Amino acid sequence: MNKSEIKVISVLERVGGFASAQQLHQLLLRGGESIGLTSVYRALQSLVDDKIVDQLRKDDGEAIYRLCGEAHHHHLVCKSCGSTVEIEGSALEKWAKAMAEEHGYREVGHLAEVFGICPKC
Amino acid sequence: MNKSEIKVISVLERVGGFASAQQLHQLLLRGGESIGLTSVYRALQSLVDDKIVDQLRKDDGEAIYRLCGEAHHHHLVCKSCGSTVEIEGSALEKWAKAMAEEHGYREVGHLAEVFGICPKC
DNA sequence: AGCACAAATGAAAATGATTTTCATTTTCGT
DNA sequence: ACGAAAATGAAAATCATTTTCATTTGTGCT
Ligand SMILES: [Zn+2]
Ligand SMILES: [Zn+2]
Ligand SMILES: [Zn+2]
Ligand SMILES: [Zn+2]
Repeated sequence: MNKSEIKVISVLERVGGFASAQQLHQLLLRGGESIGLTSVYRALQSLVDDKIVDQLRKDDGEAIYRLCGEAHHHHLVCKSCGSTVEIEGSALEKWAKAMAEEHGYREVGHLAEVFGICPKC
Repeated sequence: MNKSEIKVISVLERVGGFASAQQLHQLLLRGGESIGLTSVYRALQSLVDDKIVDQLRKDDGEAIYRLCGEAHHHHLVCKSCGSTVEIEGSALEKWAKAMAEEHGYREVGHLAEVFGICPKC
């Protein structure tokens, strides 16, 4: 655990969710830290290898990261105004796990989001 | 539906699964077709917009594509090799509907994807 | 402290997929 | 056939990420 990794973990804690390498780098600089983008990438890769950080891809292919410990949850998003509600996902978790086991997949994760028009809109 | 899109659809039919833009381009050239890489990308983007083709991302961020059946379904995707299985989603459908109703949302849709490491990898 | 060697750092260059530009070609309606 | 609009693709641009490599920092030993 070197200095860069500690800095990256601390900014991930502050963020409390997903962020890209470039966002994290900017946040660190703005927070007064001195760190190169290369080191941010290296630290993130190492933390992912050590399973301290989760990595996944946005639709545009950019990688986003979050601390593994962050509470896992899902959103109900309004297609019109963008307001979001955190929703309970135990049924979904069971489904994802069952589907993965049924096909022999390991190291399982999932993404799920529900869209609609909220009552206000 | 222009010539490029037709060529891309036909090669996707031949492939019968996921392939990257570059792979599809190579396959088309080897098959004797004359088409530029730019047109392959353009055709794929257009087909994705029209929901004729599914696009997703491998772990390394590269986009892979395949023809999409009309029926609504979900995927179990291997994070490592990109192989996918179509999975049964009735439990998920119920969950999404219940969550939306609980919060008074209308015109509900959802996105869900399960990922892991397949038995082969 | 002084020295040697390994690890860490980051600027700059390289990589590679994807997108954009733009000049040329093809298609289509009149 | 003529002109406008769409399609095409080569080359350049973009952009996240990785690699290189020279420099700095940390660590153990004398
Ligand atoms: Zn709304
Ligand atoms: Zn979940
Ligand atoms: Zn696999
Ligand atoms: Zn569904």
